[in-house]
Amino acid sequence: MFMISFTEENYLKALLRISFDSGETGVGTNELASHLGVKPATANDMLKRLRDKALVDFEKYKKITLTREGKNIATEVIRKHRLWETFLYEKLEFSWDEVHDVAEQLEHIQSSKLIDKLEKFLDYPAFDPHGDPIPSKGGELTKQFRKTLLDIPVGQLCKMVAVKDNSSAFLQYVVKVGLGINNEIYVQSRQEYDALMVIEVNGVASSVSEKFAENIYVV
Amino acid sequence: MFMISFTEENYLKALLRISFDSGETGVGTNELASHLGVKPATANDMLKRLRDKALVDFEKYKKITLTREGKNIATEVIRKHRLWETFLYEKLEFSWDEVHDVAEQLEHIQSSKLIDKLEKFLDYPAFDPHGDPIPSKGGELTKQFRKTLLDIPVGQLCKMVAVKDNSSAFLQYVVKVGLGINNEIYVQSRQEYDALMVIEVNGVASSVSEKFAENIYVV
DNA sequence: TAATTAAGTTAGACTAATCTAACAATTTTA
DNA sequence: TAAAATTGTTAGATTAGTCTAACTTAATTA
Ligand SMILES: [Mn+2]
Ligand SMILES: [Mn+2]
Ligand SMILES: [Mn+2]
Ligand SMILES: [Mn+2]
Repeated sequence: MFMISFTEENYLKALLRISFDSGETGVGTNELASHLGVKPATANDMLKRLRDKALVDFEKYKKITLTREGKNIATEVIRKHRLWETFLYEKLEFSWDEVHDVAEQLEHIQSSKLIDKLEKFLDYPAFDPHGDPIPSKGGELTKQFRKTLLDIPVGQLCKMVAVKDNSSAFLQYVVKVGLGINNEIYVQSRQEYDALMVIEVNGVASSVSEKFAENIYVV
Repeated sequence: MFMISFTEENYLKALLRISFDSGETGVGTNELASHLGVKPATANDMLKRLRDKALVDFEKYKKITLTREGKNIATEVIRKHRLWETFLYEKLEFSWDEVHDVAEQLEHIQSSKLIDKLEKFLDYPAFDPHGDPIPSKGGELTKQFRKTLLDIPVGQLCKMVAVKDNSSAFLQYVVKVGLGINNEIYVQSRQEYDALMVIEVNGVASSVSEKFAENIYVV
C-alpha cells in the first residue's frame, strides 16, 4: 500500500473511462494522452511508473490495460467524483453544469471515512446529476448498454436518462433546448444528409445536431 | 493573479499562524521550517519564490512578514479550513479530533463559489469545532487576547472556549478528562514545582500538566 | 570583546511531472 | 509488398519541491 498521487489517479481514471466508453479493453498511448491533455511522451513516462507500481499491464508498442488493483483505484476515484457531484447539486444548490470541475478536485481527497460518511449523508444515491451510476463501496462500474438519441427512429418517443459529455458548454446547451434527466423526447424528423434531428420536448420543437444527439443517453 | 500552489498556500498559512500565535510580526526561517516539517534550506528556497510573487517581505538574514496579498490568501485558507471542519463535525458526524487532518486537504480546493455555498449551507457559523473564529468572506482574522487554563488562579471557576493544539492525540485526551467547548472548569489546586493542576469538570476531578493547561483557552 | 552557539543561506543533488525534437515500430493504403 | 501515415518511444531539458552538507551571519555568553 504505497502512496498514489493526484496525477496517477487521473491517469487510472482516464484509462477506465476510455476503455469503458470504447468498449475495448486495451487503450492506446496517444488516446490516453489526448484525453488527459498531455503529450504522448508524458503519458508514456507515466505508464512506466504505473507499471512499476503494478497498476497497469503494458508492453512496449502494445495496448494498455488496468490491473485488478489499478481498476479498483480508478473505480474508487469515479465513485468519489460522482458522490461529490451529487453533494454539490443536492445540498449546495450548484447547477448540473457547474459540478464537474469542482468534483475533479474533490475526487482526490484521501479519506475513506469522509466518502463513506458523505454517501450516508446523501442517503446512498444511485445516480449522479448527469445520470451516471455511482459505484458502491468496493464495487464495480456496471457496464450498461445505453442507447443514444441517435439510435431512436423517427416517430418514436424515448426518455433521457443521462448525458455523455459532462462539459459546462454542452450541459448549458441541453438546458437551453429544454431538456433534463427523465424528460420525454419525441423524434419528429431526421435529415439523411447530416443526421440533423427535430425533437419535441414538453411541446417545444428544436433542431439538434448529430454531435448533440450522440451525447444524450435515452431509454 | 497567477496560480498559487497547494504548497505555497501551506507556507502562507503557517506564516500567519506563527505570527498570530507568537504575537510578533516577523517569523524566522527555522521556526517556519519546523512548523511545516521541512528543512530550513527548503523553507529558504520557497521564501524566495514567495518574495518573487510579492506574497512575503523578506531580506537575507532578516525576519519574514506577509504582504497584504499574502495575508489575504492565508486568511482565506484558514477560512476554508475552519468551514470544512465545521461541515465535517456538524453534517457528517466526525468527532472533533478527526476533522483537522481531512480539512488540511479540503482547504486547498479552489472554488470561491464552493466555499460561499458551504458557508451558507452551514448557516454562517462563527466558530469551528475547536472554538476558533471563522473569518468572514474577505475578512480579517480577529486578534483576541485569550487566557489559557494556566492563567487561572486556584479556587476560581472558568469556562473553556477553545483549544490551541488541534492534534488528534491532544483532543482525545481532552475528551478523556471529560472536557469540551463551553464546559466549566474549577481549579482546585496547583503545584509550585511543575505547575501540575487538579481541575474539576462536571463533578469529576483530574490532574493535568502544564503542557495540557496551556493548550486550553478559557474565559 | 572574543568565543561559542544559533540561525540562516548556498551549492549541488534528487524525484515527479511535464515538454520538444528526433527516432522506431506498426498499420494502412496504394 | 513497398511507401506513407499513424502510433509509440527515447533522449534531453525544465520546473516545483525537497534533501544534505558546507558555509556565513547574527546573537549569546563567558
Ligand atoms: Mn463529472
Ligand atoms: Mn481529477
Ligand atoms: Mn484545524
Ligand atoms: Mn494544508
